[in-house]
Amino acid sequence: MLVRIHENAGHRPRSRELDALAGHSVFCGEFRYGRGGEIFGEGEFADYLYQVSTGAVRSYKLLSDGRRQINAFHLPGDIFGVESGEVYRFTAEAIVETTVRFTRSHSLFETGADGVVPAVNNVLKLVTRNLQHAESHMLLLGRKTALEKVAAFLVEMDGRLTAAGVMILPMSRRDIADYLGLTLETVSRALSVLKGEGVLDFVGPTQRQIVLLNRPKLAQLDS
Amino acid sequence: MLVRIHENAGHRPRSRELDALAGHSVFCGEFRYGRGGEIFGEGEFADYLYQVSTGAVRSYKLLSDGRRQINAFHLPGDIFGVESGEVYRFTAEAIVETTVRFTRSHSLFETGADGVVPAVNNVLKLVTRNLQHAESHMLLLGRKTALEKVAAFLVEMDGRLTAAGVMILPMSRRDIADYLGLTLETVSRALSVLKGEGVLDFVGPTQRQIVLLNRPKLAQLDS
DNA sequence: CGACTCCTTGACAGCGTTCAACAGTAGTGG
DNA sequence: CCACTACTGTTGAACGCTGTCAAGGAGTCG
Repeated sequence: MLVRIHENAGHRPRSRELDALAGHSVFCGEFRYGRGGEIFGEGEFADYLYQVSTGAVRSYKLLSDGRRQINAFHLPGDIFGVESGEVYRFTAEAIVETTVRFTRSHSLFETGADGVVPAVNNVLKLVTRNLQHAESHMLLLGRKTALEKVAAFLVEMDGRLTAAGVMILPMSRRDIADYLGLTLETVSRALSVLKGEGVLDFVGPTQRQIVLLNRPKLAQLDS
Repeated sequence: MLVRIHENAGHRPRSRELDALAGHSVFCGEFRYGRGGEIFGEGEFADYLYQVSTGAVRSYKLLSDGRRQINAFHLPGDIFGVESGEVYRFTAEAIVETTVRFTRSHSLFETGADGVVPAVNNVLKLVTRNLQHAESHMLLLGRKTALEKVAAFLVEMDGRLTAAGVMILPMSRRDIADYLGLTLETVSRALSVLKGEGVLDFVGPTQRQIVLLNRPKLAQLDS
C-alpha cells in the first residue's frame, strides 16, 4: 500500500513550510499513501514529521473496544506528527490518496547553536495552534448539540477547503461522526435538516460536495 | 474579593518551579482569591502566569447561553495561564480559597540571549503537557459513557490529590459535570452506582471526601 | 433558627443511538 | 456494457442513556 517516491531524488521539490519550521532546509522526501494507509501508529517512535501535499489525513485515538475519536483532519499545507515527546500520541491515516512531505523529527533540534532557537519557537507556535484547536473542540464535544456540532464542522471545513464556492469533503460520514462524537446516522440526519432549511445543498452525484447557501444562519447554529 | 499579599515583600517565598520554568528568578508575588474569585478572564491580555500554592482552580470556556466546559482543574504545584498568544483563552476561577504565585509572562521571553532558550524549551514542555491532557480529554468527552467518564475522573484525581488514603475533592458536582460533559445529576448517580458496587465510599459529613476501595475495578471501568 | 448551597433521588421526556431496510455510487470482472 | 459486489449514505422505528424537572435531605453560616 505504501509507495515511496522521490526519496533522495535528484530534483528538489519545494518544502518551504517545513524549511521555515526548522529555520533551514530539512527536506527529506515524499511518501504516497492509498486510501486508509497508515502513516504512523499511536505509540510508535516519532521519528518523522509530515506535511500534507495533496489529499487528506485523519489522526485519531481508539478505545480498547474500537470506539474512535478523531482529533483532527489534516489538509494540504498542514503539518502534523509534531511530538515533543518520544512517541506519536495518535494514529494517522490517509483518508484518500495522499502525498505527504516528511523530514526527520530530530532535524528540528539537532541543528547548530543559532538554528535551534527559531526552530523551537516555531514548534511552540505549532503545538500552541494544536492546543487551541483541541481546546475549542473540547467545548464542542462536551457541550454542543448534534446540530451545533455539525454546523461547527461545516464552518470549519468551509474555511479550510471551500474552493469555487463548493466544499468537497474528503472524509466519510463515519469520519465526521468520529470527529464530532456522534454516530454517522446522526450526522446524516443533521445534514438533511440543514439541507431542508436551505442552509446547504448537495451538488454532483455523491453527497460529499456541499454548497453553503446561508452562512449567517450556519454561524448562528454554531452558537 | 481579591486580596493582594506579599507583593514586593521583603522576604522571598520559594517559587522554584516558576524559576525553573524561566531558567532564572522571576518571582513576583502571590495573590489570594476567595471562593469563585476570577483570576483572569477569557480574552484578557495575558500579562501574568500563575502557579497554585494552595487551593484549587478551574479554567473553562462558555457558550453564549451559559453552557460551560471546564478544561482543567489546577491543583497545588500546577502552573497555568501560559499562553504563547496575546490573550488568555480561558477564564480561571478559584474553586476554594486559593493562593497563587504569579510572575509576568513576558519575563519568559525578554531575558538575555542565554536565558531564553531553556525558557522557551520549558514553555514548550508545559504546552505539550496541556496538549496531551486535552487530547485524552477529547477521547473522554467524545466517546466515553457517563460511568466511564466519572471513573476516569476519579482515577485522575486519585493520582493528583489522594493523601492518606482519602481523596478530598475541592470541586462541586456541577464542576465535575462541566469537566466531563455531563449534568450534575448524572455525576451524582454515577457516584452512587460506584458506591453501590463497592468501588468507593464517602467519609466524613460531606460527600466530597472519597475513599477508593477497588482501584482495579475502577481502572477497568475507565476502559 | 432560617436561608442558602450542595447533593441525592425519583419520575419522565427527549436527544441521540441502535437496528434495520433501502437506495445510490463505485469498483470489478465477465 | 452489464451483472455482481462492496461501500456509502439516507431514512424509519424503537430503544435507552442522559437530561430535565422536581422534591427533599443534609450541611453551612449568618
